Amino acid sequence: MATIYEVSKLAGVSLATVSRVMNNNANVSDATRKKVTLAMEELGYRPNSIAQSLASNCSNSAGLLVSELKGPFYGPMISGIENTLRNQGKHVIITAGHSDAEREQQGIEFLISRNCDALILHVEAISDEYLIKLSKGKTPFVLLNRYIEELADRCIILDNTKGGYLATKYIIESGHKDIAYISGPLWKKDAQERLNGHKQALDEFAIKFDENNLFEGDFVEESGYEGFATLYKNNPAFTALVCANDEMATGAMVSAREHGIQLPSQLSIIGYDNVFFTRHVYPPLSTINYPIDEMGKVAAQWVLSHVYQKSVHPIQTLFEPELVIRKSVVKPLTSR
Amino acid sequence: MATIYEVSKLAGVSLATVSRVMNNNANVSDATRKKVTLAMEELGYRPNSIAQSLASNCSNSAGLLVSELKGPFYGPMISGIENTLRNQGKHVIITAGHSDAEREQQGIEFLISRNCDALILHVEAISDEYLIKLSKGKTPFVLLNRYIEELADRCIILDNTKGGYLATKYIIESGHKDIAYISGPLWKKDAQERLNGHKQALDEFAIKFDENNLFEGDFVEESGYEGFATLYKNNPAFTALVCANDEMATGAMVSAREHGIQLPSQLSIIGYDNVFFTRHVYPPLSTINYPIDEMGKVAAQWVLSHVYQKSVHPIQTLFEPELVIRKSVVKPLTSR
DNA sequence: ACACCAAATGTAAGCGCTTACATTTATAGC
DNA sequence: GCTATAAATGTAAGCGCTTACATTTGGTGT
Repeated sequence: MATIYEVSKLAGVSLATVSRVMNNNANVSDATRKKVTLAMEELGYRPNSIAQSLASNCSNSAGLLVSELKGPFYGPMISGIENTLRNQGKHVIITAGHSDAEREQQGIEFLISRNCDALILHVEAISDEYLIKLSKGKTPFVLLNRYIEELADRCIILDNTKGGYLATKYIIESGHKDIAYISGPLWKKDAQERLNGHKQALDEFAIKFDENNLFEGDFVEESGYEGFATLYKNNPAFTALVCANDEMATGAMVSAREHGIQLPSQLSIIGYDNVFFTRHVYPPLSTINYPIDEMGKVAAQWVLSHVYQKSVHPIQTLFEPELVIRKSVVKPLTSR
Repeated sequence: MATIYEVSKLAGVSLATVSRVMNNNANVSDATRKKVTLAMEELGYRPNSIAQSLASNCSNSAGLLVSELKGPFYGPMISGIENTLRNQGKHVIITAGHSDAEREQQGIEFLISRNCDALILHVEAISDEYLIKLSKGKTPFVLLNRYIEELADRCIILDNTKGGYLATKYIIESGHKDIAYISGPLWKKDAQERLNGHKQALDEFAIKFDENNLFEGDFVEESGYEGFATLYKNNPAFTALVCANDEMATGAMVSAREHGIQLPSQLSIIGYDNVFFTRHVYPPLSTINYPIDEMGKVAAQWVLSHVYQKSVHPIQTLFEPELVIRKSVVKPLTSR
């Protein structure tokens, strides 16, 4: 591999000049610029990005930590981030935290040790304190789907409460009164908020919340499956089920069917996230849209603007959920 | 940030010795090893991985190029790879090629310019010639889901033909004779192979292949949707539909239902890949298992063993598809 | 023709490590 | 105790760039 040194020799200029044309920086005359460019081409020169990083103290890489690399939710987020960053010649180093405090911390340290210029973090388990402390460090970061007051300007979030409210309101307005709920793990703030939104809607329509109608799942399908079974045993009378995410909703759907329940006529179900497969389940699942790809893009732009001084539209940090109506919610039958 | 220099000063040894204990390399006495370790801890020393890379000419990173970062197929693959590599302290730089020759090439060059020690490539559009030429270069790579004879030992593949055969055989043995097929884009080898397997099964049971029963899709749901509609217009009599992947199968399912067809009683459908959501569509989709996570893991191990000299079980390059029976295939009605 | 200044270019000191080689120290055989 | 040998440690030269600073060049105005 040709080095900058060989280029400089071929072009008959100094190292510094070659470097200047590479970073098309300062004042280089057109003549020498051309000479250098030619020499580069002739040698098939590619700058060594490692050496650049060491000398410039900038690795041109952003670290991305997500809970899972698989699953329908993270894919679009990762995709949005990678795309935006790569368009600016930055690369993304990716790793997973698995919703576990220790592994999240390891992931962060791993990324920092990799000299990332910035971090994009989708962390769930790690404490606010840790993140606040981290914010004093030298590696800047944005938070996706997490709000910490002290770090508000770098939190890119969805109004989860509102989404929860919207879902349940829609269910109620469709005529349901006996409504079950499968939540996410309630130590997660977003799960809490979604549930709060649910309760808020219930309140508004003077329906009282019944603990028997609540099952705490953990955002994966299996827990939706179990959740339905448990709820149904407690109270076979509910006519609608709201789930804190789409995966649990689909899990609940298969369980419901195994209980001989007709969907959607005998049971209305609504999910949350608007993950791509919701259109394909049967009946197509009504849900709440979570613009995660868009939010990923914004996170990447935050990095671009705060770390690489690229100018960028003002950054939106609060996103609004939206009701997506498909076919899984209908008017309740008078009786089952 | 503390550097190796400060550690050496505190520990009262030379740079080289510190470096040695870091790479717990050569002969260092226990006493000095302890001194150094202590000094490191006291300073909270973290080696600068960029400097290490420059000096050692090894970036400890693998580049991963996949067609898409989102979608149900790639997630598990990425996850398997990242996991395996990260456990050995290697990181993965990820980018997408979007099944486009030019973008795939750009991706590869991008990754190489990032000094990846090795590449894991899931490329579809780029030519065999390019890859063969690339193999002469200094960055080693493995190929996922692609077979090139000259590069056979670094191709990790599924027996796609066999999978295609298995799917159709199962359909036939379930009693179907009029069978439609939605293929992937036929310029892709795996799409071809799956179709060949289909034809092979047809042959074996002396059913003649009818061009009217073939629709060329492109592996995404929309094309499954269109595919069904087109096929149905040509020949409303087929009783089974085999699809070259699960996404098209689900697309076809929604279209079928929109045509008023009862599933599975009036139409049996089988997919391919065994993507996670196949269990949740209705009826649960029978399909062919593609152990993509496992294959990703193997690709990562290839890198570990060929590039980082980690010993590893012998590497399996040919994987076998398996029939997964769920509920979307039943005996045909005598008539629709 | 001269001084003056900006633009263009060159010089060389790092960036924080690894590693070949040189040197010192310990171990053992006699 | 002395040498031969191995083990432990140190020295210093890079790795391929960037960049502060120094130097040269070429225009201007007078």
